[in-house]
Amino acid sequence: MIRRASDPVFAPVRSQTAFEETLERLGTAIKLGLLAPGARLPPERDLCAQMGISRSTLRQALTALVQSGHLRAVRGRRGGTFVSEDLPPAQAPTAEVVAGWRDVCDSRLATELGVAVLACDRARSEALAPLDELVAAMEGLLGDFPAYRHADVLFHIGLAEATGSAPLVTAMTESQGAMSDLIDFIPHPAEVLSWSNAQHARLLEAIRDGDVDHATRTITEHLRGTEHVLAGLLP
Amino acid sequence: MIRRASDPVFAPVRSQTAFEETLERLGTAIKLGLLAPGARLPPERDLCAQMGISRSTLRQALTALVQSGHLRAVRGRRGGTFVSEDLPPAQAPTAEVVAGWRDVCDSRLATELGVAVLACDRARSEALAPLDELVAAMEGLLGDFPAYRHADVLFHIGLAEATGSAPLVTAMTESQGAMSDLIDFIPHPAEVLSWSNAQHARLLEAIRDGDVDHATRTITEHLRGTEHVLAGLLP
DNA sequence: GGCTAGAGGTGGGAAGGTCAGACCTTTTCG
DNA sequence: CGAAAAGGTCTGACCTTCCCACCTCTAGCC
Repeated sequence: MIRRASDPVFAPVRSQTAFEETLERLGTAIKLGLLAPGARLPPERDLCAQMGISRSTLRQALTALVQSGHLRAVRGRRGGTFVSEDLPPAQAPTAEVVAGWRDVCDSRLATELGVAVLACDRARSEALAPLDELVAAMEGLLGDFPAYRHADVLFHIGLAEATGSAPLVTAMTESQGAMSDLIDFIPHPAEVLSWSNAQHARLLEAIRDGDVDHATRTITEHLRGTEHVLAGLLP
Repeated sequence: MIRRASDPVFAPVRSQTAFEETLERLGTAIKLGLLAPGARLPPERDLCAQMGISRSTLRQALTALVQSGHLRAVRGRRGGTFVSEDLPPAQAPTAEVVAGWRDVCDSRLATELGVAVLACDRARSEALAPLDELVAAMEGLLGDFPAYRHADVLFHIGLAEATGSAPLVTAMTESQGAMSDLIDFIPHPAEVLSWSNAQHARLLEAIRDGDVDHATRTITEHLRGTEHVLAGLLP
């Protein structure tokens, strides 16, 4: 037992640098649509203070994103750094991302379960109202996967925000980013999306009723669906 | 919505250095008893390769732990680095740890829920047998909180291992480390521990039956107990 | 037209973290 | 005694991060 328990203790240490973490955070925020196309980022001098890094480090990340076409930098007064209006096409998932898809799903399951349970006794109905609207809007997007997926991301992150737990919001954002790398490349027929969205509605209902069992069952099924699709299409 | 969603995107970036992460990992492993007193660590040259860092970086961490009294270094053939037989007393939690206790509990809830649900359909009974023994052993430790707590940590991490998900084992280890900073300093009467251990047994039973609802309810109650104690004692 | 404010753009140097490797010291075993 | 195995020490190179001073561009105002 002790022997096996020290395995993870001695596992490889790989700390992201500040540059890598910044690039990752901004990049996924753009890809997930958390930063809408055309949106203007805060001035570099403000942003680096906000993120607690030096301006040069921030600029390394911004420059990389400008070169990859995700951002557009405009000089002069009324200038700024803007999210590109037409984003570059998503890249196919790397081999290592594909290899770790089960781990990604497991971590996501934990986050979603935690959010669902906490939402049951913390979420205020004011916070849930916008999520109802999202679900309704998604009904009209069943034929447009990118738009549906964008709303889907906002739904899951919005739910995490409704719990009031900052670490869970962060975890959810990371999960959604990791999932997008996988699922943006697999087919999603309208019927599947429709069924998936019905689960969103059921989940909200369960949360409103404070019905923890129903909420956990619903979210588990919801994720199981994605998992089965991935299991079928990835080796 | 977009406005609020970018809050976490621009949150402070704080990348741990390799040294800090190594120190943290080894330190908590020792404090949690994952590395038993008297245990010998692998030789530095092997360990640094295993952890993917240079020997100098590893030695920074080891030196710090030797100076704090957690490790003991012995030179010469048949030498090595050993976990101290009598560890230094635990430090009282810092103000920032106390301030973030609710976040710690929320993250832990997510991890424990994920583990419980995954264990229900993945855990093999061979993997659960040692956990039964732990629960039985803990019945005899109700009057000795440090010993009970050690077994408790092994139980929760062991359950995570039974899911076969490496990220959940890591998350669970981190959670337990963070929790120990909080709960090692509050009173735990034998009755509370007894009730807590009964929940361990019920949880194992639910997992064996593949009863997800029962498992999630049990683990939620189990954590709720700790949370209420903390809520009562911390500001 | 020219000036100014506010935005991004550039370069250099200081400080510190990380690494690879060679080498030293201590201890034990054959 | 000498080889082996462990921790202990040192050095030089490289990368990251940070801070600072200064430059360039553009909209809007006089």
